[in-house]
Amino acid sequence: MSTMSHTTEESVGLRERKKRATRLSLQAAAVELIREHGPDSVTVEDICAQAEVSPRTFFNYFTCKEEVLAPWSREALERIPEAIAQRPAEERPPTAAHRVFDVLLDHTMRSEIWREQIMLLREHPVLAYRTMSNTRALELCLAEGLGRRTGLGEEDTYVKLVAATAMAALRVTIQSWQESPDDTDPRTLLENNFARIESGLRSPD
Amino acid sequence: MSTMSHTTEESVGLRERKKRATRLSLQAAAVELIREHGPDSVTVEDICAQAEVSPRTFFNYFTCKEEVLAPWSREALERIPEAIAQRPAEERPPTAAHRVFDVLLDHTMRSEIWREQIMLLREHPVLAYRTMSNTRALELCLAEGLGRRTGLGEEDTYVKLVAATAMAALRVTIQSWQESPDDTDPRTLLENNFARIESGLRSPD
DNA sequence: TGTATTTTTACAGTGTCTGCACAAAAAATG
DNA sequence: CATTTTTTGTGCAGACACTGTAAAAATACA
Repeated sequence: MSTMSHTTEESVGLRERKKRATRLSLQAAAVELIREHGPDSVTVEDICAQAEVSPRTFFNYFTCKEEVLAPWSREALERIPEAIAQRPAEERPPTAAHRVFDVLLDHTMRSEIWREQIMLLREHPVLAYRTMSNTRALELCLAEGLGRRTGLGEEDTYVKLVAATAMAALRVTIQSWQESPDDTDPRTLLENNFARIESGLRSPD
Repeated sequence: MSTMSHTTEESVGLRERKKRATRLSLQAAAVELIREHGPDSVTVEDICAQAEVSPRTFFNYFTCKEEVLAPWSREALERIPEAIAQRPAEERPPTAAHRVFDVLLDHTMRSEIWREQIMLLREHPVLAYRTMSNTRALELCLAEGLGRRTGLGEEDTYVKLVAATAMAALRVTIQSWQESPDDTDPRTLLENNFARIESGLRSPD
């Protein structure tokens, strides 16, 4: 907040900065309150009181209550298609998806609030169902990139299958990562899961 | 309705029959009204008026409005784990899942209302997010069966990965089936997708 | 400083969903 | 058949999620 010399874009105005602050403040308030009191007894009004904005403002930022916990930011999603398309030409589609997930994890993992969001979604599955549009958006970005990459287009069945399977791998990876010791590198787990998929899901011996 | 000599269980009481009728009636009313007027302008009250039950009764059958469109019945789900476990011992886990999905599709496809539910969920993605717990339940049943089958348990990462990947295949299959000519057999599409997965998602040439 | 644009807020209203008490229906019992 | 017990349906009151609208506040810009 106080230091500003290392922001990604120096030319970001006050309005944009305040909007980001408000969004982050609502996310932080939601995480804190839900962690403490559970998802059912926390209302939008409570979250807004903690974040010091009006309840109506909440719905200017999020389409529903649970979206405040959506784990993938809009900025991260927007970079996915191009990142997939730009992977080296010799990589097969699942590998390209794998590498982009590596970067995505490496980037989002740094965010303190991301860990807490992910943890809450795991502890309270009912919250996860409402953030599914965010997960689905990631899958669509993936399909878009793979469609461009292969020249098959994002409507191709093979493309959609790879995207859906990659999401399955990511989901299972994050889940086992949460059940692992604190120093586990999720990229190792992701590596294992993609290796299993690329070997046709043969039984582990 | 009128013939009753070929019901699965002759000993089903009046209470159970009425419950099934009420559930079906609510599902049919919801499908009809939403198809006609769109999901946003149909209220639970409308659905109940059409089905001739009180609004309060609706929520005795479904936990939320959209659950009335959940495509997998409780009965079908309950049979999954045992069906997986009973597949021939030489089948590898993905194949076992594939075969059980074949049976599941063959069975549920006969239901007229199932096609309509699936179509509505595809046309209005916002409805799909609320029925996700039903989809998730299918994945958990799958994992339970695979866990018993392999002796690894349903918490094993390989088991969870196979279950999640199989769900990806099923989802993509149903989607392409809906975009195919009317006489397309979904089991052929499912066959293709599982073949791709078992070959490690190699690019189609 | 004044004006245009964007964001926040208050307010009123609709619809989802829940708990509860009670009525109605079905099943079990003698 | 009359009875008790259990299950299911309903009416009601209320909390909360979410939306449209219009005014107020903050920001951008000249």
